[in-house]
Amino acid sequence: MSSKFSEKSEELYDEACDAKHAGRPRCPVAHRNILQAARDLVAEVGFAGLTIEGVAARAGVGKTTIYRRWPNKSSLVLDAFFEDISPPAGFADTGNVREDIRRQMRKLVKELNGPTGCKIATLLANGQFDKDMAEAFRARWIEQRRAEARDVVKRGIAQGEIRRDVDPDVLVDALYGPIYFRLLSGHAPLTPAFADALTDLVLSGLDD
Amino acid sequence: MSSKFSEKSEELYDEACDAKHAGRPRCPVAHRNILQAARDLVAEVGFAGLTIEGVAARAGVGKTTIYRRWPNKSSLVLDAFFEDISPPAGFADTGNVREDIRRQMRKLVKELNGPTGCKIATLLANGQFDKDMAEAFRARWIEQRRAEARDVVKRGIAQGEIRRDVDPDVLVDALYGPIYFRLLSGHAPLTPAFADALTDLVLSGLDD
DNA sequence: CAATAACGAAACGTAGCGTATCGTAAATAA
DNA sequence: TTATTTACGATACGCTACGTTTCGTTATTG
Repeated sequence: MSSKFSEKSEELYDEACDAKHAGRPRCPVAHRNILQAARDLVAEVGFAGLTIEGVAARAGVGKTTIYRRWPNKSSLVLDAFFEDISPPAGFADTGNVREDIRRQMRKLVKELNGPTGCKIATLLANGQFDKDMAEAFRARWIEQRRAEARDVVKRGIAQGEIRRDVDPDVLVDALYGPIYFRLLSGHAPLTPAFADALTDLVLSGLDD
Repeated sequence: MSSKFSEKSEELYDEACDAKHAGRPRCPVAHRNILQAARDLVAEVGFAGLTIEGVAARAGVGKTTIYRRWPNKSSLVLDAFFEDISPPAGFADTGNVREDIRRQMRKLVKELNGPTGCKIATLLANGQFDKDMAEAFRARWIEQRRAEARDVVKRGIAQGEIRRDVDPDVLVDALYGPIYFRLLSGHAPLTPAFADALTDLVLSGLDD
């Protein structure tokens, strides 16, 4: 574990607050306030506009307190974000895998159209400039969702709804990739109609 | 034309060098040196690590000269990049649209695997923090390529290789989206095998 | 030769980063 | 109780890079 990010924000908190040692313990209220302030400010001014000093001011803590707990801005924002959003997508299980996928795609588009989409785009973009950030984002957002989707695809193959020779990884990318691409490039809107058309297009011809 | 970016870098150059006015003209050598230095430095230290002062030093010009010609870092890097890379993809025309697409997909993957891919990822990411940058990137990279691909798809529809009810925009996104997504997220490598598998998967079931 | 405009060098004000110092507050340990 | 340890907020600091301004110089037009 060489990442400068904690896997979960609690770890970082517990690590310091486990109270095995003497001395004043870290204030849990400050912890919460900092993360909340970070969330608010990312929503208000975006990642680029967010400053540690701003977070400190809004959270009512000293800048020092933040640097005592997080090594830098990226790590703070990441923790703030995932404390809120981490629970993965959640596919339905109607018995019809194609229908499950269709619903999930609509749900994802809807989610990415809101503030979550803004944050995801920001984190993904920031990953280009920060390797640890990229890795943490992959582990905590992308891979969790890909794994879930892959399982659904495998279920589809097992049930005979999807051809056996389809590579689940490629299919999952074919479904999700265009959505994230639109999210990032903004060349066309993320509409439910797009989700449907994309799902139909990708799934057509994959019958067993 | 409200963008702070010139559509083509020559415009910006000519605009000032058209020499209709009195006074010393802008030095074209400096222009070239600046763009070259910017290209070199982006490759060496990345967009985030690039500084205007660094470009000026390497180009052997004053910082002022750069600010006289470009309003900011983004705009300079964008011009530097597109002076080098702008010519769009170039589809083959074998008569078989599916084959044309397949070849194009392999070519794109190969290109994005190299330094161009690094630059594209950087520009796309930076677009999240800079609206003008995002728009310029869409106009000068994405839309040019999308338009070309859309035409090929339409040709495929006209020739009866692709179903008439397929939306060319959606199909183009289905092909390209996953590639750019992998480029940005890095969750899986951009291999020729992926290009082939993706193309097959997306095009299967779209027969007329 | 006068007017104009770009040139490089340098200094400037601003912003935000991440660090260091300090006196104070809250916990444990003797 | 008292000493020790650690976090706290405030403040100051050094640093980097931005984008601007000033200034004396150089090149071009008329």
